[in-house]
This record gives sequence, C-alpha cells and structure tokens, in this order.
Amino acid sequence: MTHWLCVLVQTPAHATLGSVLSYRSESALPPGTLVRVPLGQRETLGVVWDADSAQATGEFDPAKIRAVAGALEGIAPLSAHWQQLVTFAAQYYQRSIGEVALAALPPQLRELSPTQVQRRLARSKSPKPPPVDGEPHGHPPPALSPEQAVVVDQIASQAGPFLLFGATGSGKTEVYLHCVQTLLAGDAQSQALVMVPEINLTPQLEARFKARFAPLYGDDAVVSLHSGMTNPQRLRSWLAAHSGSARIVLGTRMAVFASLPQLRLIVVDEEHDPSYKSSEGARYSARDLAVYRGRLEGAKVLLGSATPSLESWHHSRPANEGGRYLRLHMPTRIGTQTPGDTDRAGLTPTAQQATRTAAGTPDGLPLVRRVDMNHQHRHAVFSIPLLEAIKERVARGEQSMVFLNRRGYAPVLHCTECGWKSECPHCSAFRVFHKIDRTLRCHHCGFTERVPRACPTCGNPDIAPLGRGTERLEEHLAELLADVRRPNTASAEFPDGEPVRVARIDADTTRLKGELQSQLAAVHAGDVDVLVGTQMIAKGHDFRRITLVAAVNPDGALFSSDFRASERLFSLLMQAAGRSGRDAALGERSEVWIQTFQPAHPLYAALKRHDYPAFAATQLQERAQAGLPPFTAQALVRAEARSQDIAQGFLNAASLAVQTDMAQWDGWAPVLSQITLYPAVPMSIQRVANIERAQMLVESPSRAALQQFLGAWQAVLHATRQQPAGKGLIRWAVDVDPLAI
DNA sequence: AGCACGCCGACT
DNA sequence: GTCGGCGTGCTC
Repeated sequence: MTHWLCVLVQTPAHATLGSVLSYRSESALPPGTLVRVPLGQRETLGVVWDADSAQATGEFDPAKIRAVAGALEGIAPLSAHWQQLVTFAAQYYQRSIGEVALAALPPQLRELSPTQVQRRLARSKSPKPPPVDGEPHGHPPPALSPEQAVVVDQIASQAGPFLLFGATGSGKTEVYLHCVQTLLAGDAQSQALVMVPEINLTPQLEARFKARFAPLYGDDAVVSLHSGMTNPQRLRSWLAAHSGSARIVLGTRMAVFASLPQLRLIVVDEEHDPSYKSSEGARYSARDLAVYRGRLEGAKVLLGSATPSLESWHHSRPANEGGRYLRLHMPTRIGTQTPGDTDRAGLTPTAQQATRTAAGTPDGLPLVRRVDMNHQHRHAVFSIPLLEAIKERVARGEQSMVFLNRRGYAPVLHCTECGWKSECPHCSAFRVFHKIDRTLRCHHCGFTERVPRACPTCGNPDIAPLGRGTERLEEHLAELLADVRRPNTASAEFPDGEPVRVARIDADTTRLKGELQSQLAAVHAGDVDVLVGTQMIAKGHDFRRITLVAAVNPDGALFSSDFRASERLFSLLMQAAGRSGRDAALGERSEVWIQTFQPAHPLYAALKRHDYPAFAATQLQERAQAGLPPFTAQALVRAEARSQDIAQGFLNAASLAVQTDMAQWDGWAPVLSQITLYPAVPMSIQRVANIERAQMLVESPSRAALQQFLGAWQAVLHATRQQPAGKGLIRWAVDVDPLAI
C-alpha cells in the first residue's frame, strides 16, 4: 500500500521551495521517523512530519511525488513532544520548520550515509554497565546548607518553573546536583538536561557531574552537547540521549533541542546570560524554549542566577501580582574548606561545608569600593589607591584580577598630524591595534593588515594608539609593578623575591584549543599574581586565591543607547565580584574595586550593597515607564544589501505594504492597532564586510498580537522581495525578542 | 543551500 | 581542441 507523507527537509529560509515536502512510501512510517529522501539531484536527511493526511499531498502534482529512499534503521522516531517543540520554535522565531528541525539534529546524521550511521549505532550499542555494587564509591554528597535544604524542598514539592536567585558562591551547583540525584534515584528512566551559557564552562561542569554520577550510573550516563565537540562526539552524545542510555545531558543552548524521551528536569544555569540567545539562523532563546519545553513535557524547570534577567525577575514576582515562576532565594555564600595546596588544578569539585563565613560583608560577599576618578590624575589608568591595593595583595601572596572589556592593545590607531584613524575599509568600524603581532585587525570582518610604518594618508611617522585594550593594560600594569617583588618564600636565586607576574586571558591568548584550560591552571597554581582579562575570566571559574577584583573603566555602559547595557554591566560586575574571595580563609579581606567618574551612580550604589533586587526594581520601573521589555514585546527585521538605501527601502516598502494590505483584511484591524512599526534605520555597525545593514523595530504591548502580525508579515516580506523595492537585497531575517537594538 | 545547466578564457 | 570560471534556476 502506498503511503503519502509530509517530510521536513533543510531548505534555506529564502528559497521559494517550502520546507515541508510530499513523498510516498510503501511502508508506513510514523511521524518523527528519520528518512533519506531524494531532492533534486541529491539525497538528503528528512524527518517524517505527517502521514496519510490530506495535507500530505496538498496542491502539489501527485505525479511528481517521489518515493523516500529509506528510513534510518535503529533510530526510534523523534517524540511527539520533540516535534511540538520544533513546531513552536519555528513558529515563534519565524523560521521554516524544516530549518529548525534539521538544525536541531547532529550534523553527521545529515552527512553520513545510512550504512555509516548504522556502524556508529552498532559501536555505541555496547555500553559499559554501571557498577553493580549498590553503594556508591567516591565522595559522599556534601550536606546541604539550611538555605540549600529549603530550596531543594521547595523544588521537590512545587511545580515550578523556579528562578533560583542565589549569590555567587551560594552553592547553586550543589542544588542542581542534588535535584538531579533525587530525580534519577526516584525514576530509573528519567533524564535531566543541564545547560550553561558557554562552552568554556562545560569541562568543569562535566567533571563535577561525572564525579557525582559516574559511580552511580556509569561513565556513559553523563554526556555533553555543544558546538566545541567534534561531529562524531556530538552524534554519539545525541544518540545516547535519544536512546535513553544517557541520563544527564550537559550542554550549551543547542542542547535545548536534544532528543530526551524521558526528560523530567531542565536546569538553565546563569539564565541571564545573553549567550542563550542564538544570533544566527533561528534566533531562539534557549532559556525561553527551556521553559516552554518544561511545560510541554511536564519537566521541572530550574533557572539559576545571581543576577537574573529582568524578564525572569519580573516573571518571578509574587503569584498574586501575576508572577509565573517561583522565586527561590539563597543570599549567603557558603564557606569552603580551605583547600590548601592540593587544590592546584582547580578542577576538583570543592567539598562544601554548611557554615557561614566571616567575610567582607555579613553574607560573605566581598566589599565593593568605588574610586572617584575625578580626583585622580587626569589620564591615570590605575588610580593610586587601586595600585597600592594590588601591591598589598602581591606582598601577601594573594592574587588580583583586572577587567577591561576590550581586547587588543588599542581600539584605534591615529595620526597626530592629519587625524587619520585606523578605519576598516570594509566595515563602518575601526580596526584594533594588536601590538603583539603589529597588526590592525577588524573585529567585525576579520580584515587584518600589518601596522603601517607611517600614516597612510600624510606620511607622518608619528601614529599613536588611542584608548586601551587588555594588551596595553597588561603592559602598563607590568611597568607600574616593575619594582615590586613577590614575598621571598624559598627562592635563593632572588633574595628579594621574584618579580611580579602579570598575565592576560582573553580571546587572543586562548585562540588555540586547550589554552584557556592551561592558562586557568597556571592561575590556580599560583603562577600568576595579577590577571588581566576580558569578561571571559568573569564567568564561572572558581579562583581560590583572588582577593581583589578591579573594573578599570566600566562607565561606558552607563550612558549606552542600548537599554539593556546597565543590566549587563550590573550582572558582569556582580559576576566579577563573585570571583573574589571564594576561599573562606581569604574571604575576609576580599574586595571589588570600581574606578568611575560617576561614583554616586545608583547602579554602583546598588552594587556596593550587593542589592540586585533594588537595582532590578528601579530598572523595571524605568522599563515600565518607557514601554520597554518585559512590558512590551519586540521584534527586529534586519536587511542586508549592497547599499543602505536598498536595505532601508526594502524594509520601509514591506512595512507600508503590510499596513495597507492588513487594513483591508477581515478581522485584522485589532491586531494592527496593537502594532507599532518604526522606520528603518541603519544598524549600529552599519556596514560589515562591505554589506550595508539596516533594521526595523516592531513593538506591541501584546506578545500574541506581535506573533500574529509577524506571521502574516512574512508573506508580505517575501512578496516585497520580488518587487522593485527588493532588487539588490541580499537577505533579510526576523529576530524575535532581540537582545540588542 | 546544493547542484545542475550554460556559455566564454588559458592550458594538456 | 578541453577544463573551469561563476551567472541563473530548480528541487516534493
């Protein structure tokens, strides 16, 4: 008997071809089945979406329908829940369903021939059995602190979703571990998904989860899923999760689409982190999809952060005020056992005690100090008191960390004679001076040239760096500390102690795989006295000997045109503060230094009190008054073209067209009346790699209205592209809930 | 997006 | 004489 099937295939967003194609098959294939299908001259991976329904053939000429080449044997169909997640994501983020579905599968499933997939499948079918001696070996899980115990009880007894608002060092990870452990122990099939924002954070997380769960469930029970893995590794992890043999999946945002047939718990750590929002393809928010997926599958969702996103904070207001998440609070830092000299690699999970520590503040949080730069020498990079404080740390054998969110030596090179600046010829941005290899590098398109010996326009040899990045900061700090010696412990070679060691960690020093881990290990081993870096070092890493964290020049974000800039700054500084004094023995004298020209700014005042709730309250009040998210729903339509006029012209034409069309459609007036369409404007970096970029903001007080509108606008945008206004347009894309405008 | 077909310059 | 440049056009 011939069956008619709808099959999803990967087709580009702008192809006239849809992503749901009709095929026939002699055998019945249930929805969710992975199949190989012929498409033009090639054969590609498809997912059966619907079988034997009227939709399966649609308008398409039945004579042209081809037969599926075959199903991928041995791989169970993707669950109805997974299909629903993909359907929702495609609809919400305005992409084709085929694109979302196929992008959610491991690349090798697409690339490999069915026989190759079979071979991989057979190889992974021989799992090492978990140890059978019932009693787990290794370290017993640490006792929970009273705060952790309360939180764990709440999670066990309530439905969620939960927002775990816990200070850095309050033991959120232990709560995750505990919840996962309870879940797995109570249900022999259940699976948990734990997400972190960055690939860099997965190794420590994996080490910690494996230490806890491999003795109980075997080494294969914990798998990772992130884009830093090789394709064979990803396929292996994916198959383990899909078959149910992996009980815990750890990963970055892409893991939210993992096939987990028995998913019961989703953890989103550092839920505020912008990395959860995808910035290419379907621009999904893995955090928001996690909440949707949890509801869909009946899995508990636990979002954790010391500085929640204002969206999540708002959603976790009391239920009688309309909150949808349950807010759980852990304000206290947990005392840690002084690790002594054995904790060198810093990778060993830290044994925790349920004790409060005496530290900079009553909750064990570091003291925040503001340095008024108005009272410092005009061009001082390091204020005198900060420099003294760093020297004190060196003298005591403690470590300091200095942040600057700008890599390279100087953001611009400039001619003192004619005013030439190191603009990128392909982008509307300056090329950054990297002294280490004497290059000018564009951080947007990658265009790199050697630094000219003299000014390219006037020949003046006197071209100077303007501003500073981490490279220059490291150099400058090394000069300032040149005379300082470390305390003389054992070295006979340096009677007065060795020179201070300044190191730098940023995207430039960690380009090679494994570099970050080895540089972090050097910091942990005490080989570094002062660490200079970008926000890369602010996230997650557990430094035990750092007692001073300094933000040299954070003011920029206070006056940014981006309404989310202060939220990000607050969160970054709180995270950075969290790096200081994690060792209880040193916690007492741990400090965070903020150099600022705005010492009285409310953001810094709230930071000093470690008072996120107060900061969030004022921010939310401002957002409400200004009609910004989370009180308004936003979407951006971005267009790329050879000229700015074409990009903007396309957007404005599509905007006009949808408004005139929609005004005549029955029943659409109420939708349109809730939509605000702004004029097209150039993007903040207008030109990248010689492509002009423009965007248009769409706003609505109603998320549902915005969704309806965007869905209908899609067709108009496609049509506009065919019109004269679309001539010369390269591409366009919708970004729902954009993070930067 | 792939992968065809299709019509013009430097090579075995 | 062919190999190959990337310009349009189609894929259930």
